[in-house]
Amino acid sequence: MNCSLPISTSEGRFVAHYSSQGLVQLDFPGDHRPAPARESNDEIPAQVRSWHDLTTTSLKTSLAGRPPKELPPLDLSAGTIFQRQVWHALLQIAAGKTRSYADIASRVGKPGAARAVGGACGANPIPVLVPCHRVLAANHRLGGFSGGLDWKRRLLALEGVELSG
DNA sequence: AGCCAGTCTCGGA
DNA sequence: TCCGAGACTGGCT
Repeated sequence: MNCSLPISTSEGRFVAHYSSQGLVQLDFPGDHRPAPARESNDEIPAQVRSWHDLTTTSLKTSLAGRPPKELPPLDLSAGTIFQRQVWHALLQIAAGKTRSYADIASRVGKPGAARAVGGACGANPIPVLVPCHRVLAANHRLGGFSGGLDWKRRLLALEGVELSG
């Protein structure tokens, strides 16, 4: 089962993808990634619609710089064990706070694997809700961002994070 | 085997 | 104090 539904926000139109397990992927506006073939559009399962409500609310709340109160179930089964550990660790970062890649690495029990954490962040299918943008390099520099550094800056600004001091 | 969204160290402004 | 190059890192494809 595969459903893709749009979300219009102040930052543009995101696209959410769902499996039978929950939210699988969230696309940035302008990103036309390989959208999974969608089901017959006129028949969206009630469960997916309720998930989508949560996703929409969470996304808009996040974009307003506030912590979402309830996330939809996330289907992270596509990732490796390590990646899922990293993503879970990202979810623990409070809004408006930041961690370094090394912090996350030790949080998942692998200090020194900072570089691998970067890789896992890049593979994160659900940006914004899984706050990969809150991870900075050790010297509080920006580091990278697969969705574009511009997005990372903007997302951090929305949360009131000050960069490099 | 080769890629990185990192981090540390050291040398030169 | 502030970069830039180089060496080393760990997990992914």
